[in-house]
Amino acid sequence: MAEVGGIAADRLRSFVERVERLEEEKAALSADVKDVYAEAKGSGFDVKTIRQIVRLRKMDQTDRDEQEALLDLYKRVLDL
Amino acid sequence: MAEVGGIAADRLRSFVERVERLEEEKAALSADVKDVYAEAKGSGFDVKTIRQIVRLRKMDQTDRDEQEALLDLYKRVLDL
Amino acid sequence: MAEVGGIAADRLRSFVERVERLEEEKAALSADVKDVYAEAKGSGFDVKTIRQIVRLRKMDQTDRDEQEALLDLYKRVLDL
Amino acid sequence: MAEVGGIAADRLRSFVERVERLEEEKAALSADVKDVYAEAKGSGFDVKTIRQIVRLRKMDQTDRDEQEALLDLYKRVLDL
DNA sequence: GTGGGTTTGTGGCACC
DNA sequence: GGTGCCACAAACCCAC
Repeated sequence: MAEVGGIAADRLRSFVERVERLEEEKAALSADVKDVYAEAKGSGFDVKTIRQIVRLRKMDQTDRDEQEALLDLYKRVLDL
Repeated sequence: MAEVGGIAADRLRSFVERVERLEEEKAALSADVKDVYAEAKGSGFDVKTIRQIVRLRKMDQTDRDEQEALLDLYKRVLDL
Repeated sequence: MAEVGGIAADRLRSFVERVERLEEEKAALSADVKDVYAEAKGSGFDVKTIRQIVRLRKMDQTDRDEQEALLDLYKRVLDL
Repeated sequence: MAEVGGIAADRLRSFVERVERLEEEKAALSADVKDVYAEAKGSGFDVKTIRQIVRLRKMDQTDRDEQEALLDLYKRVLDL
């Protein structure tokens, strides 16, 4: 990166800005999520509970996958 | 939420699914960010340092200076 | 913290060193864990599988607690 | 691990429990660290900065200098 | 202002 | 030996 004002600098700046752009979009989506929760709250629902529901629904998938992997390992260990 | 099988339940389900959809999009963007860093690394840049840069640019100039001043102070106190 | 060479400096140094001491102990325990896994491996067990077991046994407790909390919340929502 | 109900199973259980015990001790030490930081905060110190100090002291002087030099370079490239 | 939760960053580990 | 992955730990944010 000898050319501070040249090509490498442009590339570096490009990478930084691409990341920043993506992070902004993520932040916008996070704001959207927040809005949905606010709307749910305004409709009389308990936000905390909904968060738990979302977490559980996501976790269930993860657990299922892990369980399956573990089961496969056990099967092989036991020559089943 | 007296009507478990009725209107309220539908609304609740709607909120949950909207959140899940948004979270999926966020996950996709996180993957994109990861890709950008991988590309930067492949171009010879140091990923860890770029992360620091992004973090610094997100900070207010004032905060950045304050953090730095505080760190310098503690360093002097400890002869670091 | 006007007295760089005085009381405040001593306190700061004390805090830093207490943390460092605790972190060292943690590192020692991490090394012990590593040793146990090495011994298990030497006994013919699959380390990765044992890690999964430990994770599952820990996660089960967490899930159980969350499930219970969620159930309580549902009960209240439904006036049961 | 042919003898699921026998010797091998006992050994496996032993390994799992030893790891769990060690992880518990680690968790206790983590709690102690947290307490120290809380006490430091109560004495008027900035916790975040102390964490930085601890991190810096853990680093090799050479690595510390390299990180700093790299960050400075990137900063200059980006006119930060 | 404090605590809990979520998310991000970093380090270790396995695989290639 | 390098790279991708995963789990732990730290930082940030919100709610109370």
